[in-house]
Amino acid sequence: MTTLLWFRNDLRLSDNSALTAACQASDDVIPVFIFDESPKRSYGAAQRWWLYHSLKSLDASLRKKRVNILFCKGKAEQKLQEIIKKYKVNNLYFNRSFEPDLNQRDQSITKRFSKLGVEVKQFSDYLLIDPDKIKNKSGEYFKVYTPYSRAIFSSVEARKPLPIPKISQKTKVITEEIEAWGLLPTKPDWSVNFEWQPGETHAQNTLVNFLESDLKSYKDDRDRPDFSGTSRLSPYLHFGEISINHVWYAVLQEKYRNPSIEASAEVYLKQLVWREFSYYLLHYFPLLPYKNYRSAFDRFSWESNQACLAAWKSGETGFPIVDAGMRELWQSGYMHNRVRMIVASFLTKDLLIDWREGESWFWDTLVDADLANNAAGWQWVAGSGADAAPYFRIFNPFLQSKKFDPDGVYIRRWLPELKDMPNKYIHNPAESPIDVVGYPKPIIDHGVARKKALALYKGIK
DNA sequence: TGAAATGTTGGGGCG
DNA sequence: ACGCCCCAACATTTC
Repeated sequence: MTTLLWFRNDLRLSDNSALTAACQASDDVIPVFIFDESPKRSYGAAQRWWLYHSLKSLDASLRKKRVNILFCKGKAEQKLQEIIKKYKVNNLYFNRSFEPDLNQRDQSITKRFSKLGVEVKQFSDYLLIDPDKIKNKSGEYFKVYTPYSRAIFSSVEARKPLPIPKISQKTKVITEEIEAWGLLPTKPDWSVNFEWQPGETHAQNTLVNFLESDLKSYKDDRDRPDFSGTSRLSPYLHFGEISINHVWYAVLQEKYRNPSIEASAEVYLKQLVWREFSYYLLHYFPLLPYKNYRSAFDRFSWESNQACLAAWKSGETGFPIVDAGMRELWQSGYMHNRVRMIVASFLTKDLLIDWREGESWFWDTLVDADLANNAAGWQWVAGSGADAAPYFRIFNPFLQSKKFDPDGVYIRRWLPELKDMPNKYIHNPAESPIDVVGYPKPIIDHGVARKKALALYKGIK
């Protein structure tokens, strides 16, 4: 009895439903990972970097258990067909994807191989609760976050994470080398300053560190990019190096153990529910990454200013908080959440550039780029999303900067050319009497841009 | 998970 | 003592 365990965005051994079931069903488990670039939304560049290291880590953990993972590159349907035939596979087990295109593909795969006599089993542990299980009182799906989150909080039942199962493999598998997949950047190697450590072990360490130190002040510190107040679990959750159930369960345990952190724990769990809500919306509106959720926004005519878009991408807008964020993104593959909102507001409401431009840049540069979260986040800021920020909520980059990076610590970390700028001018060096060398003047006047945006947004109401 | 514009209040300076 | 004005400080409304 040979069982194929198809790894996807669940690159972990613990608390993995499909893996656990596969190991119970069979004493000959072949783990497989298929690098498939054919779906419409394939991996962004930063994700590929992460994927490489994550697969290396998974491979090493399995080897310690005398199990070889089968790596192959190609179209999933075709590769599975080859593998099933070659290794005389009886069962195919995997965890569901909630990306609509992948889910559709998976359903057709299930049908196809079931017909051929393979037992195909799908499991669900990428979300707390499957989107089709949560509806409001009138049987519709929720379109507003707060009532949705109440429904989640009252129905989620986190369970103790499943242990790493005993896994055994009899079949000798011959794998491809993932070095040949070209996952890592070469010239230029923009990943040189990445400080991330992909892999299941680091995912768990990150969680434990967060629970021990930053969770208690999360409520107050999470919006401060100059602090290390966030969990930094997003890429691990995206690739499934840790399960959402594991994180939820661990935070609850910590809350029971130490009731004084309750308020912060609730605020953090609500953030996890935003992730859940993003997938929920994507489930009911599969075009979320491509199409305005609120169709009134289809009438909005975005500006296509290539010079401004380029300045935004490279962090040369002359607005320090925006530029610091964009350079953090480029240099580290990540950006603090508060700053994501600021740079997104700046792109869509100051520069009047289509949110899809921002979405696509984030997709390519974020190690935690995630179809649902990225799309929902951008539409939220742009105002086109479900339960989105209203069009008139326009961030003032200088005020946001003063409020959330009061001493300019975050700005100076990413903009070394401003390291000697006094605090008084760090948020807006253009006001400084000192001539700044190597830092651009603001590419637009925020006050003017704001008025223009308000007028335009009003027009589509 | 805003910010700006506008309105209101109340203390203090001053004639 | 009183009215008047100024203007923070805070509150409300508007975009």
